Amino acid sequence: MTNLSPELLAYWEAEQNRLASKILIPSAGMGYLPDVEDIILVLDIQYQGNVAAIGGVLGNPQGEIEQVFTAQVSADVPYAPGYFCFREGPPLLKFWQNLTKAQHLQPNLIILDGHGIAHPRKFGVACWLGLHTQTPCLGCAKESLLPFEGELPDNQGSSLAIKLHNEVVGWALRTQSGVKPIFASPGYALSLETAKQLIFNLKGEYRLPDILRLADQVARAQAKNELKNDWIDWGYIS
DNA sequence: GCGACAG
DNA sequence: ATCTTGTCGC
Repeated sequence: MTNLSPELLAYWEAEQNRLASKILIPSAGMGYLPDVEDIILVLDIQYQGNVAAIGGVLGNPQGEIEQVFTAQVSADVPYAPGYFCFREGPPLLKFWQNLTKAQHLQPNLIILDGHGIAHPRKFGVACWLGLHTQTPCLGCAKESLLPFEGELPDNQGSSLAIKLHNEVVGWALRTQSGVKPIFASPGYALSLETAKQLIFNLKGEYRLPDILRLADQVARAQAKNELKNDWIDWGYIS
């Protein structure tokens, strides 16, 4: 990976701190609460050089799949741990704009690969996208960025709080017995409790809920030009 | 000083 | 995330 200048990292850090102050995470029972009628959008990206191959899956709050979209967007910004939002945010926002404007769709909640406030400066990519779309957004990652203490029981449905400066900012969640946990945190307009409940309510038999796995598969297929017929492909969008 | 570090 | 072969197991 290209070494990023200390000046850029300092700027990004200041940006995250500035934007983080605009994020208000609601308390339990407040903010976004799932309704059976709601539309959930799950997003994932695979990279092929400087092109982002995006999979977007629409479903309901139980994680049942309804429709699949995919596209390619240019990705100019390099990745740096802790600054993921500046790389992955803009391509996702482009995808969102296409979905909402061109397709006239308005999902009630976004779920994406990465963190929300479970981040050193409480500003993961789920915060970035939630702010820019003004839509409730939940981050769900396969690795934690913050260290956490305590033991997560092996049984399905157990959870362990992830804390930053003694404040709960996310969860390690055991989605299946005997498999590694996944890590969920709210990014925008939903509570920690709702974030946890949403993930546990998503249908699936594997470590990752089905709808998240599908978003991953679609992005992968887009990157390799192996799309399925019932997926709606926008091709390259700018 | 060195390594680790969401995707 | 990506570069990559075979291999073990259901």
